[in-house]
Formats: sequence, C-alpha cells, structure tokens
Amino acid sequence: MSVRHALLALLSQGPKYGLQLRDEFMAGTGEVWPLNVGQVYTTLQRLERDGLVESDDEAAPGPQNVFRITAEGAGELAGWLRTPPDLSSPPRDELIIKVLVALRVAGTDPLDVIQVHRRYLVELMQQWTRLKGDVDADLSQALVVDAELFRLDAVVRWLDAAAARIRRSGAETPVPAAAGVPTTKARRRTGAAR
Amino acid sequence: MSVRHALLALLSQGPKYGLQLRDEFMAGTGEVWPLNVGQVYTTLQRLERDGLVESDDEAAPGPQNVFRITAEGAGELAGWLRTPPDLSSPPRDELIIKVLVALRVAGTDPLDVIQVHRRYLVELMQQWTRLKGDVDADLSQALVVDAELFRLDAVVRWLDAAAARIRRSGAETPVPAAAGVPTTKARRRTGAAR
DNA sequence: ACAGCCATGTAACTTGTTACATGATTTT
DNA sequence: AAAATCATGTAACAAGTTACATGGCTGT
Repeated sequence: MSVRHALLALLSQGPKYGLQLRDEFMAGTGEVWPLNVGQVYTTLQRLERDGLVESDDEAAPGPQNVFRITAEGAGELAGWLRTPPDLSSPPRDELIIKVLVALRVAGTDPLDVIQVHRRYLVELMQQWTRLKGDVDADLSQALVVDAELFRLDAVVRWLDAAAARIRRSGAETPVPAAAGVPTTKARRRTGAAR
Repeated sequence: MSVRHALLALLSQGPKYGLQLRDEFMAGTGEVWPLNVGQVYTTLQRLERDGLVESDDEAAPGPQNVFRITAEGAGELAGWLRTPPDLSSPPRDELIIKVLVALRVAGTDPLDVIQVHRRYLVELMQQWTRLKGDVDADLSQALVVDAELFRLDAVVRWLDAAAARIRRSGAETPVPAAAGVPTTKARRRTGAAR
C-alpha cells in the first residue's frame, strides 16, 4: 500500500499526470527506489476506481491525463499518515525464514548459511555508506540511506545473535525434534498405527 | 517467496499433507506468523505446477493428499538458502514513505508523525520483550522474537535520527522545493509558458 | 442423529510488477 | 524522414490473502 499512498501524497500538492508522478516519486527518494511507469498508471486506475482520485480525461483530452485528489482521497491520506503499521502481523521476513529452514533441512549448516548472508550484508552496508556522503545534501535521500543503513545493521546484529544462540543450543540438539508427528487421527487413518 | 520455500523445506523432511504443513509452519515460528490453510493449498498447487513438488493423489486417493518434494525442488531449495536477498531493490518501506510524505504534504508536521509512530513502536517493543522470556526454550521462537526486537530497535533509532535531521534542516527549508515543475515540453504543450 | 473437528479445495480479490503496444511531439 | 523522447495505457502474471463450500470421520 506504499505506492498508492505515495502517489496520493504527490497529488495532494496539486494535479499531476502519470510520468510526472513517476519522476517526482523517484526524485524524492534519490533514485533509490525505481518505479516502473506502468505501475503508476495501474495504481492511478485503482485509485480512481476507489474514488480517491479524479481525472480530467473527458474535459481536456490532451496528451497528458491530469489527475486530481478528491476529498475522500485527502482524508484517506491524512488517516494513513498517522496509522501505525499493523501490529497483528509482524512481517514474515525472508532471511529469518532462511535461517529457520537451514536449522531443519538435513545437510545444511545453519551457521554456514548465516555466514554467507552476513558477508553479503556487510558488503552492502559499505556500498550504502559510500553513497551516504554523496546524498547528504538532500534531506529525503539522506533519510532513505539512513534507514537502509540502520536496517542492515540490525540484520547483521541479529545474525550474530542467532549464530550465538545456535552454537549455544546446537551441540545437544542437532535437529530440535520438530512437530513432525501426524495427528492421532491422521495416523489411525493412514494405518500407521496398526 | 517465503511461504513457498518454507513449505518446500518442510517437505524436504519427508512427504506431508496440507494441514500438517500449516501446523508445522506455525509451530516452527511460535505461532507468531499465522498462516491460513487456504494459502497452503494454493501454494502447493503452484509448487506442483512448477514441478518442485509431486502429489500421490491418483495413486492413493485417501482423505489426505500427500505431497513429496522432487529433485528439482530440492535443488531450488538448496539454491534459495544461500542466495542473498536481491541487492538491486532495497525494500520500499512503508514507514519511510510515511515520513517522506509527511515532509511534503501541507498541513502535516513530520515531527508529529514521527512521534506518533515512535510511541507505538516503543510499546510494541515492550510487548515483544515480555514475550521473550516465555519462548526462550524454543530456539526457533527465540530467533523470531530476537529478529523482531532488533528490527524494531533499528526503526526507533532511525526515527530519532530522522527527527534530528529534520530539525537541523527544518527551519530554513520548510518544504524542500520538490521537483514539482513539469517538463519543458509539458509546459509548452499545456500552454503554461505562454 | 448430530455437533464438531479434520482435511481439501476453490473463487475472488489485492498489490506489485513487467513487457509490450500505441501515438504524439521533438530533435537531428 | 528517421530517431529519440514523452506519454499513456493494457495484458498478463506472481504472491499473498481471505471467505466460503464440501466431504469424511469421530464422539456423544
């Protein structure tokens, strides 16, 4: 729901057309977040369908199709800005799953998997740090780079903590006896209990 | 692509059926990540379509439809485990966008938006910290909780850094003059340059 | 018999995403 | 006139997600 609201926000500054929205979106984030033009148009269609945005297509059928934000759209935007991300569903992070999976899959050393990703992450952080100097002037770009650095740092620290945890509990519990046993009923039905 | 590979991983331990996969997935993450059963079945269908998984449906049409991982599936899984997340696309984080949007939308104080979310995040962290003691026994659950705490901590620290950055640059540049000017061509065509 | 769980599945929808087709206008 | 760029749009797909329909089996 991010692109949706970002476009809504750009339109709250005044009517704009498709390509313009794409350019401003990317300019506002220092080209760090590429955005396919096609997605702008599909998103605009969906916003219009939901009544958050209007177009002047009929009135002025020029080469540029200009969109305006509606009152409902402005309300939606204001609400979204102070709605904290959903607490009920912590994100299902891919890297976490990879480590959990590595713990369970036979023939895979979880510490090995962790090291592979750690190396990669440190390298990535160096790239971003290098970038940091260049964009220090622009506030938006600096914020985006900051966020990515904080995020990557947290991931690296988690990997270290995870490695420690695994080493600590690793020796005596190679595969922590997953809940791999079928239900009582299932066993009965399958005939495994006979 | 997380659920896909998580199911693949579970199947690499041996043939399993739908509900079983759902239960094991959730058990392995301490019920922190709920998973709708329906999604298991749709995902299994897609895995089968892609040849990563086979079913015994024809051979043994019992009440439970058991799936097996294929050689191709095992290969896919092994590769995925050591493939670092795509470097070309840093995630388009919703909270970052909210702050960037707050910087540009008239009548919204970005520091205010930051504070609203910060308060919420700190509260969330306390909830997770409370949870931490309970799950310390189970390795997987502990890892998931750790990850969430590291992640939230990074977000809070980013918010603080962002607030500082905004305050520093805020006074002289209320709205940092976005790239809101249409193209030369666009202006000409629209007639705004006349 | 009937309530309730086990188990599978499907239809529908959302956001994100890309590849491609189509014109219009500008530049060379 | 050809090439490049501006601009819009559509078709198609992936992955996630939920709500609902459908049977079979079990326990009372």
